Amino acid sequence: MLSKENSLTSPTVERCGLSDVSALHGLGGPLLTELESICTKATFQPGQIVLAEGMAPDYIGCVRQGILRMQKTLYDGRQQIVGLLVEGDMFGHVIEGPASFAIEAAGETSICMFKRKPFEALLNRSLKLERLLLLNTLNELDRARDWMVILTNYKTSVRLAGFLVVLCTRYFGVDHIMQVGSGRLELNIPITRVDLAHLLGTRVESISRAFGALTKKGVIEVKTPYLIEILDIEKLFEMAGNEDLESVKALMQWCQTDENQSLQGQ
Amino acid sequence: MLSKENSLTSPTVERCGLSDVSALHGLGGPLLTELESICTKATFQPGQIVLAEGMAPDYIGCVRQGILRMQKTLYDGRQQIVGLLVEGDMFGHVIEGPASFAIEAAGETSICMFKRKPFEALLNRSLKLERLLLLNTLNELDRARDWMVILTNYKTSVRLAGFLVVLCTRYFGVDHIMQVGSGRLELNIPITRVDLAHLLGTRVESISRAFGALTKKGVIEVKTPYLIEILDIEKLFEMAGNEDLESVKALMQWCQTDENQSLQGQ
DNA sequence: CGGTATTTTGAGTATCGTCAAGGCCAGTGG
DNA sequence: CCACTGGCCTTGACGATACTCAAAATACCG
Repeated sequence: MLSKENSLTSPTVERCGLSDVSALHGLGGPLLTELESICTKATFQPGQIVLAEGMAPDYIGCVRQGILRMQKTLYDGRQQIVGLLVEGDMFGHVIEGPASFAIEAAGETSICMFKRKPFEALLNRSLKLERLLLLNTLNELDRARDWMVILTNYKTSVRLAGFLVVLCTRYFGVDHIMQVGSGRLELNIPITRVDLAHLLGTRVESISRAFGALTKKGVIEVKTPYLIEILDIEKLFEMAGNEDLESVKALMQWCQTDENQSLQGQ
Repeated sequence: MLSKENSLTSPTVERCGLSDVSALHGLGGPLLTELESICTKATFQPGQIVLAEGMAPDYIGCVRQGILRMQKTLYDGRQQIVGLLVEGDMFGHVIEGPASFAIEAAGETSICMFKRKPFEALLNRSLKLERLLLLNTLNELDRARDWMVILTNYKTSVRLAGFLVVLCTRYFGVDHIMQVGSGRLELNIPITRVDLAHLLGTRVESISRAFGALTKKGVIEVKTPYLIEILDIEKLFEMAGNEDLESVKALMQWCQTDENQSLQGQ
């Protein structure tokens, strides 16, 4: 039962390069160099705790690869995930104060860690860095509120549809989550059913039935628990209450383009 | 049915002073003066739209009095409230871009409006102002995630308890929401049952039954739809899954103190 | 006092939570 | 190679809770 044990065993640590972190684009070379000088890379195994709840971390983190979950453990032991962190996301209170949520690895992940003190010093000197953080935070706030709208749906299948739409749009291009081939549109579900239940505020069984419901409606096909094919993306977006048809069309067009390229390759 | 009509009729406009806005404390006199020079005050009636969804506002707002709701209208006409704005809260994308959510007055409210252009100019010149905004935003992000945890409860009565706890803690001291007298602890519910349903992701009927459930458990007593008395605040916090007993104790102590003062006044 | 909006209550249906059982898959050891 | 084991996912049955529609009760306001 405790195979996915929450251990604090020391992760692997090494040096890291930051030039390919999208969140830090626009900072300019010198600043990046300075950031690199206070940065170390670490990797975590599934279930390892990256940052415990209530601890004031001595570093700011930035996800390089893999997926982390930001979660809170309730008084009765239930866990609630308030968000997933993917490639490029930053975490750890940028300014100060204890963390309200724990950060755990949902799979094998690697992150960059900036030592707090020098990071804050840098922040006090660089307008660009501070502005970057502000924009980042505002963006996260917006996404958090969008996620609230998804969470407040009565039917689990609708919440699941919302999650899948988020995978298609926000997590587009991250970690091979989305794959397109010969007219097919496939999604890699990056977390277990249990995590999905904690994320959508329900139970594993309901998640399972929700996948079943979407399948019955012809929206998706569950190939393996972690690989589904989207059969009708328009209906999926519609179910999720997402009227932003532009993103659907852009997505479909992108698929088409890719498909064409695949065909050309034949 | 449309008495609470969403109208865009022009609100009352006048000059405003900022010295008593808690969110702006620590800015220093000169900065405050500059802010005041680009600031106008406006008042809105219940139901009036302060900022429409998808519009890029030409001002940044700051609530002075009353309550606003931040909401999204779904494709099927359902409305979802993602947060309430009270005294001191700021809104309107600080940097740029269209608003993802509409802002509407939930009651009679007055706000400060800063013209965007000069505000951004000021932001570019003042480290303090930018830092203030960053801290503010980080704080809001934390609150948004706490709210998510409340929203993902199965039972409506638990979500309602969570909301009442938020009223007791976060909105403590705002707009006479909380009143203490002769050992009694009374809460003014600042929004209608419909808004409460939209906020908690459920229907009006369920909200009504949730109040009934809390009453049956002896946690509260509904005096009028907008005024309830808290009979057992400890149980209320426990129901909401809030193990932060310190805040409860502080709250109760505060009540006690106030009660003593009341008794002394006799 | 009357009229309207809001809130509450009731009855029937749908969905979810819970508990239990079964199936699938990978890893292990014989 | 096969059986066994443990973890994860799925399915089924039943009680609990929420949604829907309808109607009654209450509060609000002129």
